[in-house]
Amino acid sequence: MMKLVSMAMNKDLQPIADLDRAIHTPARLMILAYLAAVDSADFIFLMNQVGLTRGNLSSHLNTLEETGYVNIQKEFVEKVPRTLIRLTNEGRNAIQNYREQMRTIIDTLL
Amino acid sequence: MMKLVSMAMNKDLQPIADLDRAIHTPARLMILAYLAAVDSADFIFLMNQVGLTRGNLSSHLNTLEETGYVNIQKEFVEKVPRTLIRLTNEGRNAIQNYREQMRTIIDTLL
DNA sequence: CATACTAGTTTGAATTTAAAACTAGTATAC
DNA sequence: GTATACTAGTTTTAAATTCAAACTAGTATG
Repeated sequence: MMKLVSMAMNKDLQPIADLDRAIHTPARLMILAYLAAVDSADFIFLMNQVGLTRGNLSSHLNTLEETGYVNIQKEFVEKVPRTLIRLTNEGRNAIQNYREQMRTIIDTLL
Repeated sequence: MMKLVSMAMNKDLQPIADLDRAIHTPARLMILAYLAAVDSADFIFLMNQVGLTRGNLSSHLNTLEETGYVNIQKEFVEKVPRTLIRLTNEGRNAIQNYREQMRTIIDTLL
């Protein structure tokens, strides 16, 4: 993994080094942006909204679940499996934090 | 590479899918943020500012040069090689564009 | 001319991302 | 009841990206 801090590094660039990679990746940023708006979505609908393949979406949801940003709930509706994805409070806070960091970056660093 | 557009994709998420990957990567975002401020820097100084190893910085500069965002100029100063890196106009425009896209994203999508 | 710098580049390993192939279950046709 | 074909995911494998170790080219010093 990238070294996030360095003795020699300019303090000003620290907000960029600190960016949350679990959120920053465009595919996951789309997933989270969507979830932030609707709070909960099912797998297939989310797939169509964000334009990822099933395999790819499954992997990204996995990393988001591992970081604790989403909660995944499987259930059967009329005998058909249905996966509900929703943002956790931790995920919501992380998004808020990312927004603030990114705002600082584009306002003061770029 | 990621599919950037999809028939089924929600139009609102398009700005995220459109993010310029050459800029978005934190290591390169740091390099560009620094160059945007100083306009020109030498290799070693840039390395210390952004906290990357020489090899890593060399690679990222290579991709930035290939995308046309930086110009790399080698010269000898007192027999010592010196690499000057500077933003191109194209690079400056790309940063400006990235800022605006990112501002839209954090203001309206997250 | 050997040893040790300095300033980078190249190469190869590790990580991440994407999609193909696979799995488990339902429904329909024969 | 057993093929065939869905649907909804997951796992695996391939491709791309990122990172740093090893290498290169040149200077300086003993």
